[in-house]
Amino acid sequence: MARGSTRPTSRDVAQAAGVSQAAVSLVLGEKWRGRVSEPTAQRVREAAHELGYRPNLAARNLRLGRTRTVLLVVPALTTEFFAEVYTGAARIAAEHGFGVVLYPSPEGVGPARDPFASAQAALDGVIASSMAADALSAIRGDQLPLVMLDSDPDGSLGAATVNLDIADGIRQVAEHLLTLGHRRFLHLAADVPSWTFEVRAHELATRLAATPGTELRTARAPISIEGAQKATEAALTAPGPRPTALVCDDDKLAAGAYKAARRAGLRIPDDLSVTGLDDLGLATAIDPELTTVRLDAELFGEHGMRALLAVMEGLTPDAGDIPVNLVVRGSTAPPPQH
Amino acid sequence: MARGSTRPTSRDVAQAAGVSQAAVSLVLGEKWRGRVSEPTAQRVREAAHELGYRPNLAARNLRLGRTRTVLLVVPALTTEFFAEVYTGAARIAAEHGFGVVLYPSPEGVGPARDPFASAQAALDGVIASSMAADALSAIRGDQLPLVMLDSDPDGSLGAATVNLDIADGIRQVAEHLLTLGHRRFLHLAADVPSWTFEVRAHELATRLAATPGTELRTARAPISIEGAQKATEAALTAPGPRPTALVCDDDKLAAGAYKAARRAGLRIPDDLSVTGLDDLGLATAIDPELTTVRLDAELFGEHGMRALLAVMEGLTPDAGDIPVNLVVRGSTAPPPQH
DNA sequence: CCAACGAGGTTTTACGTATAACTTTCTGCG
DNA sequence: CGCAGAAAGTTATACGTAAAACCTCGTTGG
Repeated sequence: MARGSTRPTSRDVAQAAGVSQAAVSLVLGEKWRGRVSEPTAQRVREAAHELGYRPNLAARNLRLGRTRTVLLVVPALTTEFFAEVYTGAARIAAEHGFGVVLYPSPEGVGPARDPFASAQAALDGVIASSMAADALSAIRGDQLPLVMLDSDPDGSLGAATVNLDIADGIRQVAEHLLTLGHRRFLHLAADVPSWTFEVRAHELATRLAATPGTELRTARAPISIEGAQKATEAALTAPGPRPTALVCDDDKLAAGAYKAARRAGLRIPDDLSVTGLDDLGLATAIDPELTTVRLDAELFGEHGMRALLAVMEGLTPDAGDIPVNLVVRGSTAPPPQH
Repeated sequence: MARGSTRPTSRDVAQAAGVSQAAVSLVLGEKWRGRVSEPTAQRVREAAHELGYRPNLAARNLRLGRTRTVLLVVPALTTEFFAEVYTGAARIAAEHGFGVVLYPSPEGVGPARDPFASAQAALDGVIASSMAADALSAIRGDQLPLVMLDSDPDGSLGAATVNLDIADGIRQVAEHLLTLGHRRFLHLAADVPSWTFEVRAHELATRLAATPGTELRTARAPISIEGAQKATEAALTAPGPRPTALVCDDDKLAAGAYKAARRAGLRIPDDLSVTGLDDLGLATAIDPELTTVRLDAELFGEHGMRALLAVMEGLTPDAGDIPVNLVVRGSTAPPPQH
């Protein structure tokens, strides 16, 4: 790697093509209709290609005062969910000439490092998952265009929000299980302080309350297979009649519940119906395949990016929750006849 | 925020503190030992905090000619493996004042978009997984410091490489299964043209060839649960004596194999032993828990970043593969007595 | 007593780009 | 013929920062 050869600049290209630097900028910026003749433009392009010229992004960003780069703040990437959100957001961004930089907030619970210190790139806007709440304080400081994913519309200080219709998903789960005949429910709740999980608990409770004769208990667990297994084991061995349906806040919790059920000698779905939420790859890896609510993470990311583009242009993004739908597989069945 | 919507610059801070812009730069750059008095420095810091000053990264990058930002090119983030690689790399990077930008190459097989178009940030270096090979051509163009992950040392054009000792992992798997008494093997190979997968096949073949009376067949599948399931079903119903041990190129393939085995009425591990490679969360979600080779993805990322730091300083990173180790769980047992 | 020095700053410049403002030449037309 | 205006450029400037070069004192050692 020759340190003697520094990267060519637009001035080098200009010299090679025998024109001024401004001409190079005009040609390469595709803004030369009637400013530069075609032969000259051709010479410039050839010289640029010859030298392997790449514009200096730092200089361009400085000049233009914007970077066409957006930050996506997500909780730790322990599932593919946010990877898919990224994919969707990046696709839409690319269509508009933007790049997306990913900032997974650190796994630990401590206060997040400053996302902007990590993403050394200057930024034009931010999309933040409400689950990365610990990183929020740093974001608030900058008055960048901001879109929140799955955040309490009232609690996000007027920032635009894009939400999955989780409430409807839970409603579909409840409906499905009630129709099968279940009446004793256990809610395996994610032990994460986030609005999107509160919605699950609230919606399940209100839906079940509308049907007489139902019973709802709740167990809390961190979002991990081991945590879910322990919490479920404890809940299943609690006194009183055993629940027949286990509603989990997400698929990972359901996977832990499977192990607890197996250890307790319960068969799924014959003795216990289980549902998840997310429809990760995990859902079809376990046996029986999990009845769960499919969240279209890519679409979620697309909507988030579109909303941010709107905000950056000073518009108000159109609201409207993203629909979700129940996928019935083998983990739910009518309750055992007592 | 009082006046216009423009962000405060170091000049604004200077004016507020009653000093020159240069003084601000000196104080905030922590390079003022004996250049600025403590009281003045204090005034500057207060003014900066008061105004909510944040240095313009684009300007700084332009001035310094470097960005302290590094690109991590990975295949699609469909498992948590590369998320952990990122975590490790980002930790080491942060310790050295660097940021890491993630570039997941698009899922499709088509030619990758230019990573540098996506990561609008200018870059000081690149860490690239060899599994994102389609993005490589674009990288070659720039003569940036480059470190390859899991790449053929001979085939990477002299770029530094950091490798997991996959060969040793496969050796441990073979040893384990041979010790249990297995002789008829099926290798479920990832249908991905990558050196790191070739190593698996080669090492397994040579190790088994060293033991007389062994038999090795191979099935190929894309890295997905469904793909693995189909390939395994086909292989298990092939004529001839059924294999008793199934060595999978990674955990996801093993999960698919589980389903195929179940559908074929085979119990794991009694009728069929199965091994994986990666030790993803998936490995302990399925039943029985998977005997697999644990790859320390975070450590992998750390080594990659350390190597890149060395390359960027003009040094030659110390080679040496990263050790891996077999984790024996419930999916392997002695072969069925015929 | 004065030169040298260092503390504590300030002035100036360069990084590479995009673009506004300007210049020159040529063409068409009244 | 004279001049408007377009075509095809060029010159000059600003973006915000870091740091080299410079300046001005008060102190001090010889």
